[in-house]
Amino acid sequence: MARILITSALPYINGIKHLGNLIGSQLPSDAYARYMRARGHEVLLICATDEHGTPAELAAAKAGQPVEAFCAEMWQTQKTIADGFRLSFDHFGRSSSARNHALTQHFAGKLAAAGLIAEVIEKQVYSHADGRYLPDRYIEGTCPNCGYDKARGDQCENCTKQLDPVDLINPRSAISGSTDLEVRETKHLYLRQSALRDQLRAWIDSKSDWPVLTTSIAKKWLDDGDGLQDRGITRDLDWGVPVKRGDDDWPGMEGKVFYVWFDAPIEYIAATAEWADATDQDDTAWQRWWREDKGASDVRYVQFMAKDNIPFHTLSFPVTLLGSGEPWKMVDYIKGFNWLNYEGGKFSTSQGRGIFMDEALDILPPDYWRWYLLSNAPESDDSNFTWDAFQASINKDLSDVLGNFVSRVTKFCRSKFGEVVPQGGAYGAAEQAVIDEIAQRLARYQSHMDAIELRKSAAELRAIWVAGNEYLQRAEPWAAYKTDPDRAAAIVRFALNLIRLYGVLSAPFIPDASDAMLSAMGTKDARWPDDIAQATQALSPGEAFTVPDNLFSKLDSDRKEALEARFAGT
RNA sequence: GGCGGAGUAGCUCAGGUGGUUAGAGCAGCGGAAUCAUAAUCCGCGUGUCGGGGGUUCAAGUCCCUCCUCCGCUACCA
Repeated sequence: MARILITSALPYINGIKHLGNLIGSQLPSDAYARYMRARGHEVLLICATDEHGTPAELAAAKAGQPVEAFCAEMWQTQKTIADGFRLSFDHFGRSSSARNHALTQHFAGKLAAAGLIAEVIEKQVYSHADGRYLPDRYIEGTCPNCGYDKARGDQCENCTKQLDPVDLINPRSAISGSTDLEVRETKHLYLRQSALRDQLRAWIDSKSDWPVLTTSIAKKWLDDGDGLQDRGITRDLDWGVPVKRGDDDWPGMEGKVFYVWFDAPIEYIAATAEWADATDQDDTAWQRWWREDKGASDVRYVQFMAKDNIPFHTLSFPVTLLGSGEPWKMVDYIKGFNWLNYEGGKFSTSQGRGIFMDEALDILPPDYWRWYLLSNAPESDDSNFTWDAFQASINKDLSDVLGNFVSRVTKFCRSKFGEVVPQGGAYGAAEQAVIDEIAQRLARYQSHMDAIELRKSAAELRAIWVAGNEYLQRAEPWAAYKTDPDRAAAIVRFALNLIRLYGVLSAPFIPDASDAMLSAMGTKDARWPDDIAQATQALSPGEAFTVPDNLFSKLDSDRKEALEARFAGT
């Protein structure tokens, strides 16, 4: 048994996430965690909301709420939705927690003591009307290069030239439109990432099993231009972790907070501490997952994230951990995802384009979304959500192949033998052939899941379902029943056992349907099979089962078209 | 501009270190079966492997070049 620590990238707090965010980290992390738990490993799956930063404050202002209340409410909303998708987080924390405040300040203190933090006085744009400093992207003006009048302070979208806010002609606040801006000097802390460049490179070079997507992004940042740049880790904001070194105040940094990207990954650790608190355990419970000097040296740590998060997880966060000088557990494997597009374009909150997580659950139960998204996960490239593909996938794979298999077997049995596992007859060559095939496919399913290859895993799982229908078609219990009822009994008994087996194997992808299959078969035996022949005898003759309601209903074309129109956006 | 990813059957995608007639699912066509959610099963695939050039006995697979799409580019997170 291994110990596996899994973290999902933290969903940002400013609103309800769309399906692209879901498949980018949370959902795959759950499928992987469910699989590893089923294989008997000790798993800890951690996620949390990422609550700090300017967009959170703006979202709260827009909602007319104090930022603290807004975040508390949105955390609850996201938590409820995560539960709705059956995301099996051991803890869903908050980056604004007391644990994260303390831990973030602890890291800052250690980094300062190690000489890895520099105080820098820099110029920032302050907006009087908004009462806040403006990040570069929140300043708009006319591009000095091409004359585009909606250029942002960091870059002109029209000519793609990199800009500095002070370059803009007629700069204004993107929030209020105010031109009452002032350049002020303000002091900030910089994390001296450059000092750890060689150490980081050695660490990344040691990760020979990482996908190129991950290592190439990391190396690019290490080597591009002048190499890895130091990074500001504080901001002039109200909402965040106050700047302190450990428990001590930081003279000159009063009223400032740590930058969201400094404290957010630390929340992976803090959320584990929150988990220990919530489950009445002491500090040793979380430290054994995170401190190599306190039991974490045998932990395998896997992170899930979309590709835009990779630099922070391969560089900034490792600098925080390495620079502390303390033996923190570092990530062993990063699973990165590309983007999910919607009908050929981007999901857009502002244009109401695409499907958000709460809306999805109003339309169909979680298994439908889980299956489609996981079996079409954007692993090798950006992928595309289309209603046509969604409809085809869930109707064919879930209703016709799996759902109908369960239906035909249980209903046939009920009509011929009653709602008990029939006795009589014996398994023969036909059954052995299915056992052999499933054993082979299961080995492939497992190796794909071990490698976190979700699309390939889903394809193999589906093939295991198909094997059941192929078997029935060959064995023809309806014909056998007329001439040799014992033979028909053995076939049905075997098929009922396949339903139980499917319940076990399908759980990482479609947990609700898996529960329904197991419960219909009247069993709680969800042990992962290490011997398929044995697994097809788990249900004994004479045991009662029930005919479940259809596992999945179909999405008909009228409804599909209505949904298509509803989410097309403006 | 720089860096990275992608371009393979109508659609979605597989195709370690180059090697039998390029594969799967969906869709389509034909058939079988009738237990089942008209659900299943069997059979049927010549597609310039983005274009061009090169290396090689042999390239989707290596090299060069061009085209198209996408992402990142460090103060959005």
